[in-house]
Amino acid sequence: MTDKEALQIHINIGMLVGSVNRAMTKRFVQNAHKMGLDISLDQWMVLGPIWRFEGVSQKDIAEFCMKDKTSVTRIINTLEKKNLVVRVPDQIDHRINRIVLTHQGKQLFQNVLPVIEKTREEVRK
Amino acid sequence: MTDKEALQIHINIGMLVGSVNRAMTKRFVQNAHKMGLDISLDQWMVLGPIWRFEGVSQKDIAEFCMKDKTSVTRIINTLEKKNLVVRVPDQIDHRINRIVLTHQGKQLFQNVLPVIEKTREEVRK
DNA sequence: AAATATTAGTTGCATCTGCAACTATTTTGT
DNA sequence: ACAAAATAGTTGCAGATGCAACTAATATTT
Repeated sequence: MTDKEALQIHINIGMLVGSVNRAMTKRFVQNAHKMGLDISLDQWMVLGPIWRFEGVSQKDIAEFCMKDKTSVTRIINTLEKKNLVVRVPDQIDHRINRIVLTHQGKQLFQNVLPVIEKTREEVRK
Repeated sequence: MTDKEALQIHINIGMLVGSVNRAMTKRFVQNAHKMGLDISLDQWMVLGPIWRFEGVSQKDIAEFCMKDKTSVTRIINTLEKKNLVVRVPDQIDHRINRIVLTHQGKQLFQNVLPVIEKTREEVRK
């Protein structure tokens, strides 16, 4: 019985957290899409620290977003493909990439803000 | 300012939920791996209803796990590859697959229970 | 009974995830 | 100064995700 209860509780926590996560992501992408914006929630989350800390390193982005550095690498790949950010190698420490928003990136950022607001409203329910 | 606050809050909710989710998943897989068990949290979550409702349909699994039917299809693919479950076509309604645990699947299930318990303990902190 | 709608499941596509192994570049320890 | 350790980032691999489009089978409508 104890085992079954444990299972029950664990499954519930896992499922709840997972499905809340999926629901939020889904809703955000849908809202963004309605506004004609092509961006995922994870791409957005990475954009956040780049906006606030111009020239932030990938490592710091990973820390800020609580993501794996691998994920950050790849999300920045796609952001770069979309011409939203650029990698600028640090002049002093050649291991570091400084990530900078392009003009397009800054524009997109502004456009997404209302979507965030809308999604937040919806999530509160 | 309002926009910035909204952003802040949204990012925090998204990041929190996302990172809790990732942390739990990670921890579970690590614990399972330590016990020599090769299973992911999502595979486990799908196994749950199959254990409880022998011959459950994929649709019902999806509902129970709050996952997309697409995800369920694919997770069951991998579970079948691992010989943990089998798809048995329903004799009456030929659209439905009845999913059944193999002997191996039942054994794995029993072995994973303590991992669940352990992970649950750790998550509570 | 025939046409239409619904349902269960699958597949292609693009995205995200962690891990382990790898390169290249500092930093540290002796 | 030089070897060893730490750090930043990338890549290959396997697994998950949602969406849209698709097949096959059952249920409904007319």
